[in-house]
Amino acid sequence: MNRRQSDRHPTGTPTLIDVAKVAGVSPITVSRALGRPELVTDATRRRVLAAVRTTGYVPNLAAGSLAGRRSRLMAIFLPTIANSIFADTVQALTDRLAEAGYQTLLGLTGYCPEQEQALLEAVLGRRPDGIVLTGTEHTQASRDCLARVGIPVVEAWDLCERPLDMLVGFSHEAVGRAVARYLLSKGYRRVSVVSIDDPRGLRRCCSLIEAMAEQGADPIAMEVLPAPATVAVGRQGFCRLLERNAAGDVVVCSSDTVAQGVLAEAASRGLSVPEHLAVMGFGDLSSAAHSHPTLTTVRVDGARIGRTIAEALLARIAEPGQARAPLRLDVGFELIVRDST
Amino acid sequence: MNRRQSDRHPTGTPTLIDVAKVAGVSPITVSRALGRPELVTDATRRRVLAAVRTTGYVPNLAAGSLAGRRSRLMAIFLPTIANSIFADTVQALTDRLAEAGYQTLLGLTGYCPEQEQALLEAVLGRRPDGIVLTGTEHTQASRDCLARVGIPVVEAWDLCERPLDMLVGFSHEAVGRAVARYLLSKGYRRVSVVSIDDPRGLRRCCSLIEAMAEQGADPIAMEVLPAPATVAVGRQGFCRLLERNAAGDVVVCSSDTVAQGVLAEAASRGLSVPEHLAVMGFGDLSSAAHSHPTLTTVRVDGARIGRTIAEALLARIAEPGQARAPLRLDVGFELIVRDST
DNA sequence: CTGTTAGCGCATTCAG
DNA sequence: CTGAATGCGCTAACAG
Repeated sequence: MNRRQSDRHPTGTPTLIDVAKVAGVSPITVSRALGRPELVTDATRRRVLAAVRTTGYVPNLAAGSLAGRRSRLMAIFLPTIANSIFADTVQALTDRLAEAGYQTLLGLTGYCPEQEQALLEAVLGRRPDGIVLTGTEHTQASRDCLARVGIPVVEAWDLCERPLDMLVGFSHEAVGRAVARYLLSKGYRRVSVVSIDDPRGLRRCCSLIEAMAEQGADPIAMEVLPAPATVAVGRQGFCRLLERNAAGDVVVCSSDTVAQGVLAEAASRGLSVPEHLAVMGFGDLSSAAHSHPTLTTVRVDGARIGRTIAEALLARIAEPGQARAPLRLDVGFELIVRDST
Repeated sequence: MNRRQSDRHPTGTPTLIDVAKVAGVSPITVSRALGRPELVTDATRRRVLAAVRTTGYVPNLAAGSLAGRRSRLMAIFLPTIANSIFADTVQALTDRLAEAGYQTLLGLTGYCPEQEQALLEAVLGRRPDGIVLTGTEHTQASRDCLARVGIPVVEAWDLCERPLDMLVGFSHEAVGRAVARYLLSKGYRRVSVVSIDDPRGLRRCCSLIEAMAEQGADPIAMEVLPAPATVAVGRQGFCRLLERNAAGDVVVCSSDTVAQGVLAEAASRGLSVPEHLAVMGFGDLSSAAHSHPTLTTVRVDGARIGRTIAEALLARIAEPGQARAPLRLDVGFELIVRDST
């Protein structure tokens, strides 16, 4: 007895077949009316849509993934969502993908390549049509995995020589150097750093330190605290710098959220910014510190990164040509100076 | 010619059958060795695992969803991820779910029930095993949809009389009243509010205003700005209050991030907190303002909410009994007083 | 403990 | 423009 579930449980989740019966057409016509309306008469499409409504049919995307070749699923891996500087990127990205009929599988990697790898192996079972990774630091197993499956991959928020596939970001070394150049031009020579333990943040800092050293500035005191970036991290890092008597003329922070903490602590100690002490941040538009009158910061256009990633992925998926056009986009950054000097 | 893809494309993605051939067992044994190891001999399991390794097999979860009854997918809907007060909740939730073999489908609703509904209809096609919604405000269509599919639903970060299914949150009205009680006890009578346009934030504020009015306090000035909550919102809202000369003795903010903006603006204008002006916030542990020495705030244990949700979902899925045990948990909140008075 | 059989719900061939 | 056949890769049910 080859009885379908829909026969057995008339009250169960309706399938294409149920809709087809109600509409008086074949199942495939229903499929087409829904997925490629241009291949179907207006009249039949309307009948199908009516049947969909009366049955309460919701297409089973797992079946669709299996039969077709697309899952309409996009995986996005972030280090964390806490006070994330990726907020604008993710919002823009998911908005565009949702618009294109894609759903978003979220993975939180905790700044840890091994965790990323574990997540990746799990998520690839879902056969996503593309994947967005934060950063360019991955285990060899992850690289092999991604090379094997051959889906479009975007590495975001960083730049590197040999990307896995596509790359949309900016140079964290360039950020560090730009900050150094700015600080030197302003006459700051005693610089300190508060950073979370995040590879990109640390690279910005190292690059800053290196550039300052080259110009003969004083050695830079650095406080590194565990992720995620919170205001508390900024406060605590700044306190430690003060205890060491090492805060200098300017505190450079790994993110705007951390900078907020430094500003708060400074205010509570009666240190005025930027007169007694300057503070620098880093982040995107919706990030904590923008529009702060006394905080100079490096702004990244996160939303643009998100939109760019979405378009790159969708374009790659649309074209049948498997040739990986090596998109490698440096979106750059912008120094936003906000002090009275 | 019933040739399987794995026959046609020896280089294509390996399937269960490929693994079975290599291991010298039947496909179902591979399936069991991977999914329910306890049903299989140690020896055969090892052979299967070795074969998995050599083939590079990754189970196709779409096929699994279709054949089995579980998708191992959980949908999580948030208003936004920008400066989210849900960060701790999401982190704890996804951590626990990942541990249990679940993957997370992310939906961003933008505080909009209609957008939530559209997302819901799309996501239900993926047949998630459960779904987590933020808040209790949903369209009737969403409610009907969820009632029909019958999967476990958790509404988070709020309380209401008739939840869809399970509920883990706290009363925003109670928060408003607690803040009112505290402010009155401290002798504040001239209160102002800066809030984003978020249903729960507004309910906290309304409840505060009502409670203050009952006690004969002055009318409360309110500035409501569009979501998402940013530091800029706090600055701008506070500026407007000052322009109206309506900031009073204490500014109550819809979130810690907003409070940060108020604090920053106050500092830049030389207003000392809490002497000239007190500021109140709201948020979870990792939120912007905690550990601020001069900010009194309402703390919510977001991580606990996340863990509770995860356990509730997993328990409901584990038990075959479809009876919806109406979990309705008030996790409460905590007033953290940080001022010198 | 292992294998056999029979679909899960849909989309891609091909025909008409 | 519509329909019929077929199988995507896997697991549930039953046998052995």
